[in-house]
Amino acid sequence: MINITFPDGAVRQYEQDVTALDIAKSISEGLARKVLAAKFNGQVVDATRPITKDGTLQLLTWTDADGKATMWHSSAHLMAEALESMYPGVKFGYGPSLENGGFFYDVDLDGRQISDEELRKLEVKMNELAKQNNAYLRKEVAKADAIAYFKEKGDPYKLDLLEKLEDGSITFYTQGGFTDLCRGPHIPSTGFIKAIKLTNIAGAYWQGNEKNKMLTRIYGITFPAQKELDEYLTLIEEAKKRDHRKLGKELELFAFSEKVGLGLPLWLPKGAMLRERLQSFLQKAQLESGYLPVITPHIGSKQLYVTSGHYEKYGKDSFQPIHTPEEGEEFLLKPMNCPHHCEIYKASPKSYKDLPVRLAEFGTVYRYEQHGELHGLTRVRGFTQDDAHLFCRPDQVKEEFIKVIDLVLYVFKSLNFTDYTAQVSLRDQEDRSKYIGSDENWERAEQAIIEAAAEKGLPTVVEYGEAAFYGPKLDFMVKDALGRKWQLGTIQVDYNLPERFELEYIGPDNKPHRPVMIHRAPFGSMERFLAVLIEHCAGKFPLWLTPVQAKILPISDKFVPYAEKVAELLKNAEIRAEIDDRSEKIGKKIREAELAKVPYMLVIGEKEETDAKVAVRRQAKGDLGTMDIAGFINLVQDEVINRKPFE
RNA sequence: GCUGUUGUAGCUCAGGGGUAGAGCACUUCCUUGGUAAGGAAGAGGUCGUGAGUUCAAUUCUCAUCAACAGCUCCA
Repeated sequence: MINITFPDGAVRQYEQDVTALDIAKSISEGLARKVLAAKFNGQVVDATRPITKDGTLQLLTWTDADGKATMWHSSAHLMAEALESMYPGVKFGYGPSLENGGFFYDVDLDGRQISDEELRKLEVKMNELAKQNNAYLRKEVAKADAIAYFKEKGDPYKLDLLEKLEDGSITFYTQGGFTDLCRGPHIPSTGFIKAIKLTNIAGAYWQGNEKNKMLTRIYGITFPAQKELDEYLTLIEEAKKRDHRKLGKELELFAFSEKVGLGLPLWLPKGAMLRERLQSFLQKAQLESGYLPVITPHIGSKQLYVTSGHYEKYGKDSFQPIHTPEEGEEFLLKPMNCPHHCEIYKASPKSYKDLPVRLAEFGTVYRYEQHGELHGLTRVRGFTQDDAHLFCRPDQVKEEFIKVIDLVLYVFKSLNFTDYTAQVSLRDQEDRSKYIGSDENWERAEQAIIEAAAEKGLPTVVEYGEAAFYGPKLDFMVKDALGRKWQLGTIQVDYNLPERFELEYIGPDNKPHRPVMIHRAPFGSMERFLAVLIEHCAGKFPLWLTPVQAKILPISDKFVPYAEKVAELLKNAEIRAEIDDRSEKIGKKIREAELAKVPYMLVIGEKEETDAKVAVRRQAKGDLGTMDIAGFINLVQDEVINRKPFE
């Protein structure tokens, strides 16, 4: 008998070689029908794998991320089976599940193109095979036998993969007539897959190396019920509607011009208004938190970046140096603000009593991003960071971290981002040689970050080996209204730049000491953040940010003078309003204001003029009835002061 | 940068070897209308750019640029 501990702490006894599926059955048949895999002692395994020793067991279903991943991985095998039956001789590369949902398989179709129609046929075939409810069977194979199998089959990619595997650790999985080299785990049988959608086809190099052959990558996603597939498809549609590139054009926020150059966004008046409001919001919060605004030029001597080390590392990926006409001195468009800020720190001697020094700048930087990487506002070549650098003593790192976390959370709360996690990136525990800075300082900083995150009650994920060579960091991963994850704010400790720039402060011992530098940006980049914000709120910005808060709509030309009077009163109350004074019918004016997502529409006609009132209409909600102008101003101001979200 | 798809009016898109079309937007006129599109007329395009094939190219071919999807990259 063996002892199995469940997540709730309960311990039960089972026969040796019991499977997770057996255990599920012993609890309830309903549960057994949902178990996709199991986590035994922290490792995800087949639910059908015999358990030989004591341990903790968690049954994984569709509600668990690992359960989903297992099913998608198994779906990739199902697609491979369908592919093999439809295109005999197809060779298989790599077919994993994807973190953001779904799976793909890289296949070599010998130059054959797959049409959309064929993709639909492939789906039909997959459904057929899924209904056969074939079990996924695991088999341990000797390396020589595995090589023989794929030689016989003629699959060079699998042989390639096999080369790197050690004898004794090789397993095959077979379902129906398809056998694949695979570590697993898999779901018990294909019948768990009830709804299938193959989403798109793309090229991908074998092993991600562009010197290798380009394979056909087929993407798909599966679900345990048709309803969930439908919901997924609705979500995709909604994401398309919210695409910031589309909304940016429709709402006249920003534009691109080939003449200006790739990846260089042009902010139109409405977009600029939005961005400036966002910027002044953060500026105000930063002033209150003791930041000192600074301003630095857009270019810097090449020597500055040689000193910082960035020239060596990224020089080739930057815009090439520009030169002074006479002396031929080299300058770079600044790819980051920190070297400039280091020089500001050095402009005057510092005492330990001066620290921390918090230098903040909305600094525009230019980076040469690869052509194929440019994407709307999320990946551009010129962008503005809401940058700040905190220079502090090693013992102040934790306190500063807490303050930054407070600021970031205040920003998120104000913009209605309620779902976030902190990703803490620490050193590789195996190899510490690749990091700069003393062991003691790293230890201290890593501890400080972990403690700060814990004290603030942040949901935290710790990633070892993800730290930059110059220091540990904390990144904020935010989920938007559609549940998509974005990396927004970042806080990074840096031991490298203080060293390179020989930054110092005089300690109580009257000796020079090296300060610690913290880089931080709650938005990251204004461009990217606005892109995320646009998609998060579907272009319906909260009233305090939105470029046009109210549109005044006179019923006919006769009421334009009264409309102007109303506009004047709103302007005095710092409400951003525009008049639609065209000779159009009220229905049309309302329609256009609705489509422009203007939060408030003020309909003005004879009744309103006589009573000195306005008829208020709320976007997407409809008529709110008439109120006097002071009443409307109160309504708006209340919404603005409390930073209410749009709805 | 690599692979694939696309490029026609300000926007969304149709068309197709014989030098172009719709809807919306725009301009003018009529209309002054009470909560999501009033009517009429008009203007607007070297069909991304360059070359080739052809009697003839916006249409076919090649190159190039850009956008999109994916890969690789991201201080």
